[in-house]
Amino acid sequence: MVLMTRWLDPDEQRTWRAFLAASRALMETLDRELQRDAGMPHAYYEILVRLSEAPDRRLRMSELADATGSSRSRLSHAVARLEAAGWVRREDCPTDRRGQLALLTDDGFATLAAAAPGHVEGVRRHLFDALSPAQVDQLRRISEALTDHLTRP
Amino acid sequence: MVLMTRWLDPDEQRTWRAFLAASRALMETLDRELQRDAGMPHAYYEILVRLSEAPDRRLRMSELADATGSSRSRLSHAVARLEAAGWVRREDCPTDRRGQLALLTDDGFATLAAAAPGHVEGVRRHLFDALSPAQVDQLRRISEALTDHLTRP
DNA sequence: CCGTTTTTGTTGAACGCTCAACTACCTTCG
DNA sequence: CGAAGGTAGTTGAGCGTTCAACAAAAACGG
Repeated sequence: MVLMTRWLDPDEQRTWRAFLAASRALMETLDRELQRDAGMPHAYYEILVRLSEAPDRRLRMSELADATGSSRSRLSHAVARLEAAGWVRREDCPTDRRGQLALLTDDGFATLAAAAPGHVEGVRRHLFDALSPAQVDQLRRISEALTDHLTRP
Repeated sequence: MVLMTRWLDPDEQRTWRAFLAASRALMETLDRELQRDAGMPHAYYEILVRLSEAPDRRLRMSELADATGSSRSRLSHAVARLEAAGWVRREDCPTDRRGQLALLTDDGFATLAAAAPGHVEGVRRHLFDALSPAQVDQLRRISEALTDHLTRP
């Protein structure tokens, strides 16, 4: 059986390309700023943020992977680098002998605290300053609908 | 002089994280599908699309870089790989001896034509099917505002 | 229980991207 | 004209990600 492709009409085409360009440009800008000002990519910054919010600043690798939306492999490599930088340490999990805990060191916390204001300012300048309050609300609903739809069909 | 950080309020925090998660998940899903079905990452697919739309299926490297929102270096590496795959060829630019034209080969066009239906279907399923028509419109406006703001201050 | 399956996390290779350095050519202007 | 500066594109090194393969431990199921 042949399924006809449901092609994009001009409006959809325009929306898709605009979204592509905008999200790519935004992420690249923030990534570059973070790399320049804090010496780490945005993905690593996010790992530090999640650890800083966790009880005792530590999380199971798998929980950290879920929280940051990253694969286990990716997280493993990333934590290895963060560990080499002295920002994160690994510990054995006491309840599951397969498990590893990643924990944020004081150095890591200090680095994060130093990087946060600049990064937050970047997010505000490049994202929120461009949108009306109504658009911010719309963007939240759209994003939540997308995530919902992507993780639940 | 000390500038106070304009921190994100809880609503903004939620919006930012939702946007991050959604756009990352969407791009990773489409990237994986394209890699699986067509053997190329989304960035390469986009290059082929832009070339296919250009007059004579050829574009200057710099125009192609602008059209795909990529750095010159990135495009150079990418075209090198696409050339090795036989999907793109390079030609000297007749009017500027520094210039190079990238042109889509018949093989490249055929590969693109084979990949397009599946990819478009993915975009529809993962993006448009999750949103109401009003939200599609909102997303377009938001994206255009973002791009505008990012490229013009 | 004990074999099977699942879960957890790591590893190495291949790949794509970034960044800085570089060549070659074009443009501008004294 | 000719020097200075700008533009086009490439290159190689280093980094981060993916993918598949793997080891170890837990959970399951007869």
